[in-house]
Amino acid sequence: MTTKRVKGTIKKAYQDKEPVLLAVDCIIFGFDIEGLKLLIFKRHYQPLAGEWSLLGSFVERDENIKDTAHRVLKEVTGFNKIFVEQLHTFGSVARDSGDRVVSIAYWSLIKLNEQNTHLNVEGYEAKWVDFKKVPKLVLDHNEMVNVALSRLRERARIRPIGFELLPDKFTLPQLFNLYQAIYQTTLDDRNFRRKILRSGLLLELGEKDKSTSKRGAQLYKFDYDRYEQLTKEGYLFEI
Amino acid sequence: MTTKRVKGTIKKAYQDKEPVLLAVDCIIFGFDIEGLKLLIFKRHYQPLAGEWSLLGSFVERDENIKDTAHRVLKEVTGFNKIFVEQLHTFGSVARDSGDRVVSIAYWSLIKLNEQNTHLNVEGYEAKWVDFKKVPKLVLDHNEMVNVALSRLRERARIRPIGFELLPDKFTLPQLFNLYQAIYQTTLDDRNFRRKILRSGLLLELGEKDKSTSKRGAQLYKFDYDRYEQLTKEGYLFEI
DNA sequence: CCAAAAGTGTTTTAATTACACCCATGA
DNA sequence: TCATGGGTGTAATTAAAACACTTTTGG
Repeated sequence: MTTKRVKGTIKKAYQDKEPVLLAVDCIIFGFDIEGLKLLIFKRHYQPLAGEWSLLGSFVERDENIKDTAHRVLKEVTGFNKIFVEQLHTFGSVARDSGDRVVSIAYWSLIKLNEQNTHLNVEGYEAKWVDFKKVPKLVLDHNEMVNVALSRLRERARIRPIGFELLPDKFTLPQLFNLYQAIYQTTLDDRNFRRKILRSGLLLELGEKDKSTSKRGAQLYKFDYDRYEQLTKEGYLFEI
Repeated sequence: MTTKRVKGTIKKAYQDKEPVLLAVDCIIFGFDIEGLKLLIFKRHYQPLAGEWSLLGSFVERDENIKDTAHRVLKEVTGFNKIFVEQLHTFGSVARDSGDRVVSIAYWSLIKLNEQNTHLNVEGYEAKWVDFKKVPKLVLDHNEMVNVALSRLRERARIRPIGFELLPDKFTLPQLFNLYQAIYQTTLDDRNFRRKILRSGLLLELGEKDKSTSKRGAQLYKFDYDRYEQLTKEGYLFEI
């Protein structure tokens, strides 16, 4: 016990042992007309090759952990302007079958209907799956997904994060469907509209999206600047 | 880039390099008559010996990271029945001056007025400091404290964790003062009482605490069972 | 008897809920 | 012209906010 107590005194001994390995795994959500989805990958290396998995990588010695996540995400999504947030670090001794690997999970939201739908999945076998029907994944990856889903729900309630899953220009029916999908519930559309518009965070664009109806639905974009401003003033978004 | 892509292909190379070290640091909050406080420690090992710091330890190879946190906390607090939650993992390359150390921060709430006020601080030089006047700590520990404080505020709003900072038996004025301290604001005591009592989560004990007034204040305890029950039914605590 | 802290009610205002029909348009 | 999805208003209920005095009791 006393040998463990203090960092300094045990470092040498610690380094001589087989080290704890450090990895990053990414939970990637997307949303389209069919609903909320998760991006999963077929592992093509041992152990557990051929099974479905989240995408991850080891953390390099000279790499910020945040950069590991961005590296992994950039490689598949091609881009950049996506929402990424650290989720939780998973570190049970038994979580990986072989080595001791501690994994820092990051969750990410990508705008599926954007041009970046063209995922750079060469070299990977990847697929989007309905978030309600995620297959068995390797190790504790299903648990990671569950934690990410809770976090998404928690965050979406108090932060305007839904917009990260929609194209830059979106319609109220899209946003409405997104919230219904996230919370797996039905909402009253009149009340939803009133509440979201009251926040003053949507800019009406004066354009219409006619892809889903003859009449067309008003397009909006999220006013990030105003949100920044309001947040500074102590405003709390809540839906 | 391609060499980094897949865990399997790089593992051997990865292990030959100097490893990334993994540590746990704990942010410990307490609350007493004087207000909300943070427990800090004087480092008695190099580097940075003599400076104020959070308490931490390296993660042992055969130890769950959660257990590392509990080990650290148990050693100082003597006990057990304390609130501990993972906060965030800090992993900038430059965060530690010497080795590459990634640190998983845990935050904790302890019931100061309990008998466990008798912290087992032999061997440590420790002190409670006002959370508004935290001195310069080593490395990125001040940032950790700030993140923990945000988390405390976020959590206290939507989960009944205030109780984790109070003795098992507490009075409404105590709880009221705690919330005022956490949010650094003044609240209306009538509205606060009504709201907290309406939740039905406080059990009136029929005893009075006369330590702060002649009249004495009604003692309550938090009804954990009822909270469990309500939570299952979809109840959301909010203060 | 009085200082000091504990405790209590009401009114006003704002938000939430529940609910059903008209609008615009392309095929 | 009609089927389809987009859009709108109001009343009832409930929660939030604002506000000041009375109670208890040990010293």
